[in-house]
Amino acid sequence: MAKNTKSKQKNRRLITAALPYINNVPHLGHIVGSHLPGDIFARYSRARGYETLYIGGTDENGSTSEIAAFKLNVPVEKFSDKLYKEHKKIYDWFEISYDNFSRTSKSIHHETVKEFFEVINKKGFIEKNKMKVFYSPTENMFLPDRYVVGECPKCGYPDASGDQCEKCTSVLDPSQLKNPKSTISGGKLEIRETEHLFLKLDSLSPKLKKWIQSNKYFREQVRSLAMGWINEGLKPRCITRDLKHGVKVPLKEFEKKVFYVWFDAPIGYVSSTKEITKEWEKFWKDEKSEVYNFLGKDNIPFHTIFWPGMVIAHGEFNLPKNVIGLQYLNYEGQKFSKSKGIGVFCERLPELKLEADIWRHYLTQVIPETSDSEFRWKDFQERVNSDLIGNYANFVNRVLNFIYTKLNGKITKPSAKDLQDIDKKLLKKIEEKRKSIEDLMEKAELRKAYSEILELSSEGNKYINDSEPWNVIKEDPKRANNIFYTSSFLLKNLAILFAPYLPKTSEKVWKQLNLEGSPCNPGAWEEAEKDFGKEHTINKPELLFKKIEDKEIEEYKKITSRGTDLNDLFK
RNA sequence: AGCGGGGUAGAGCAGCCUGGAGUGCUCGUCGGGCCCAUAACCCGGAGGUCGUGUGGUUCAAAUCCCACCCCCGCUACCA
Repeated sequence: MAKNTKSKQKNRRLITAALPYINNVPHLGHIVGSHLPGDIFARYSRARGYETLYIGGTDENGSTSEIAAFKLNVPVEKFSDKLYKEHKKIYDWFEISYDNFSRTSKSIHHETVKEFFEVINKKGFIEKNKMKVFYSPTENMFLPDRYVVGECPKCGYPDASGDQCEKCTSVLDPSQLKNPKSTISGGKLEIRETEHLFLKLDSLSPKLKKWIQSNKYFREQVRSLAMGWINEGLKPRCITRDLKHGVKVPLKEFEKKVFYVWFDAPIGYVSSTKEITKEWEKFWKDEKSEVYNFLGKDNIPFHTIFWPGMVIAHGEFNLPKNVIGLQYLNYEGQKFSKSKGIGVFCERLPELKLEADIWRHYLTQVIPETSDSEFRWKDFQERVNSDLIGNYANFVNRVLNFIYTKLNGKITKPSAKDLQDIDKKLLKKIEEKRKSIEDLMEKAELRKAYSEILELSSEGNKYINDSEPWNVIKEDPKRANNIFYTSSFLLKNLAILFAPYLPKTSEKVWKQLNLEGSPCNPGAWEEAEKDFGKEHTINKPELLFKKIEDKEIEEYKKITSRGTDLNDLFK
């Protein structure tokens, strides 16, 4: 008990999921690679009594959305509005519990970025420098290197990209390309020299290094990737772009430029916090607040080097306590690809009539925590039918059903002397498991924690098998009651432990158990230690899930492999 | 080519960081139990020289180090 109060007053948590670009509709890889793990951790944190905010939003600035809109021939604003809605709809469907899901196109964000910039500029961490950039007269805009191809100066290959020729593999500088052209329009490009602003990452390097090395929460991959950057030597990083769309740079000679999207996007975490609470500074600047970032592996350098560098330069914000870099999810041995129809595209999921919790259950088990993982339909079906239904849902049902039909829906608290060894052993197991699950959760080891919970559920099935209440009840109804009082206690614990992963299911179990409140409420974790009192009546049990049949899988596969064509969205 | 990940029972994985008898999970398979539960649940068996080196370190290696082989991903709008 003392432990709980301690953790309660200890900290508050600000949890973020990387802001998705909105140049496309998200697929399962996006869900499993940041939003879902962030959500589980956020839900857990709330349940443990931490004052928690889970923050997200769409990243709408930069060339990506500008070019996507250009290709569709719609105004950027219209494009962004539509895609924001598509994103939001999907995250809501998955029960992602964002406290705020904002947009970097909002004015509050633009203001926040400018303020942030002004502070680090005043502190001397910004410098000016000239840069050569491709300009496309056809599109009337400057183009990032990745939209540029040209003739390789070494082998003459006509479609060499700016950094490397894929034919002869020689490493190139974009300015070496002959006849550079735009990959969007095919139009010819010019090189123009313009002045840009740079963040002096080099001077921040010692502090970054110290922070990375001293952070004991980072997973090995995150640390080694970050240290790789440090060891290579950090260079000043350009933070401005010649684009129309984005946050305008608040300096006289730079009025026509915007901030590079990677400068403004992480500040989106701050502006999104600001948008929902006046007390936002408490979450960002108070030493009792912890920041956790969930993101895909491509984002690791930005969250371990670039953004922390900005934070150090600014001087007032907390550095992340943990940066949880997730690897990628593949699909049946292949890469997700919308154009090839390979993958599961989220906007189709509501059509399948499978609850979000079914997906959350499976996706949790394939969160790419340590290495790339695999979505397989057969695996999906198997994990749902055996773990979720055969193990957990079956335990729920056999307990509640027995109480409802054989004990008149009532359980009575056994006196301590009536507890047998087998009961005590189970109670002890619950206690132990809860502790080890807490430890894993604190380290954001979500997969491991989940399999511990499933194991505890399996213990429940074992307990019932071993104590044979269906026989016992004939001779000793009181003993049968005791068995089910204990089983129900486990059930209640399971509902709480599962709640961050399977929120709707836990609520259903809670209701069937006829308990007050919700296992998803802040602080719900503490309920786990309370029993049902002297006497308790449960509600009529109902089945939680239906097993997935082979032929359903075939159908689902077909439906979900069709991603939305952006052209159709704007017809 | 560079960078990253991986090679553990018929399949898919965990274990490796922090060395301690091949331990575990899901499925399949064989046998048994049970009949409260969604043909669910429980118990037991068979099945592995932990990619290769008759390499190194160690009392002890799946785990640490070295060399080699093989797979996959990224480097190209898409976490």
